[in-house]
Amino acid sequence: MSVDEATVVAKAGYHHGDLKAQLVEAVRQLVEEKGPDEFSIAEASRRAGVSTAAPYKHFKDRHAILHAVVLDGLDRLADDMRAAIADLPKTSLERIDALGQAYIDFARNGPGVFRLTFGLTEGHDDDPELMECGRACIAVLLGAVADLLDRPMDDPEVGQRAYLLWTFVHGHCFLLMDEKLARMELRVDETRILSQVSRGIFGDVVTDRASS
Amino acid sequence: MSVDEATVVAKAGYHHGDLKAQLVEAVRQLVEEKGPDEFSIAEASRRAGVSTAAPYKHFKDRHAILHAVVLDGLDRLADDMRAAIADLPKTSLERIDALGQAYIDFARNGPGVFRLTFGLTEGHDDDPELMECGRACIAVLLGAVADLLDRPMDDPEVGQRAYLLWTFVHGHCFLLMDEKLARMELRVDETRILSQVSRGIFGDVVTDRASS
DNA sequence: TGTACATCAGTGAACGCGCGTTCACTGATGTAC
DNA sequence: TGTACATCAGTGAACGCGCGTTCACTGATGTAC
Repeated sequence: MSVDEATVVAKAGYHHGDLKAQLVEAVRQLVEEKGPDEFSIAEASRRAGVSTAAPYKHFKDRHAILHAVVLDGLDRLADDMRAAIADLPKTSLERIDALGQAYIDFARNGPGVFRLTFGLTEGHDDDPELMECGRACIAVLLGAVADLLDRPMDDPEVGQRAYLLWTFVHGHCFLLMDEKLARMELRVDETRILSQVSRGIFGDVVTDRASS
Repeated sequence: MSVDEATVVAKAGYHHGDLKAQLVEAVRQLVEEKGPDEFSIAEASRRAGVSTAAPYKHFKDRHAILHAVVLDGLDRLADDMRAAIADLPKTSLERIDALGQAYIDFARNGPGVFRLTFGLTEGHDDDPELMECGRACIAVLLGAVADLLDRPMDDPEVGQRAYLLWTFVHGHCFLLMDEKLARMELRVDETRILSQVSRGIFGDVVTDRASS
């Protein structure tokens, strides 16, 4: 191990290491394991291996730490969505499907954070930082729809159709998490229904290549 | 005031009155005012004008009282949905729109309870009583779709289309409560978009009478 | 109708608990000379 | 390179708080005879 390497580690690991990020991760885990309303700073501290006072060096209070978790989630969501459509042709319906699927997968893989972000009391979302992150996600959606329709992002038609798509995947995510589908004793194929929906919303502007 | 009247009042108001119902109502109000995760039995007791121990004569614990609030909500939702479609012809798209609108209105008028019912941790919904109430709501939806398609309620086609409709209104409700529409700076007409959706889902089986 | 008893809804005081937050502190790291 | 000082991340003990829940109780209502 070279001296430089040690220095880098030391710099990255000042005192504890990157406690701030580690706390966010601990809270994220707790939210997933116990639900969005069952976490506590005390437990997150324990999990990160520090005293219960340590978090207050990095976060103003309880809300600030939840805030950071949501922010982190929205960031990952936007990344996932961007990655999902990056390699697909701008005028294909598959691109819309991939976008929706990324959203659904995000909710499925982290239902706790998804609920924390969208299912909680409205109290905390006046925050400018959160608004900006939310807008970034919406921008990916609007961008993809604008590409498909070949219209500007602020065109009302783009907004309307984007909203329809969002509404569907969003509702599906919540029903999915509640296992409402299973309880309806319904076998619905997610991929199939998603492409059905995208065809319903955008079918008039895109010639479908799939024959079946 | 006649003796009989006094007796009736006395009978209706045994000791406190119908404390059980009053507690449920107090919790409902608190959930609406402060959010689903901010209520406490202590505060509900105060609001109902009884000691903090009184609720335990009627409910096993904290969860039981929340449970009762959700149950009450689902009951009202099913009633609202049934009332909305009662007077409309069984084969009209308007009937589907009315059903969706009832669901949306329910969420708008009681976002706290709506979130409590659908947006919370999955912990409490294995309960048979809740399952039954949920099924009753679903039955109204499936019934209406079955009527429209003139197929049996357990037909997969009925389930699929019902699920599409549910998914849309459900997602719309959550985005509505988060005021996501306002933040997208989108002016979407709810009635119009709902009828657009219902036409999208059922347009192939119903001849639309509206010309515009 | 009147009396004796059973029931049970609501009381009020108390408990233990875990939480969020504060505080003076320690000691490792970074920096100026 | 070495020393003196400033910074600041993390400590650990303590606090006040409101909560959920329990308990022995009271007193109003219902019921049997």
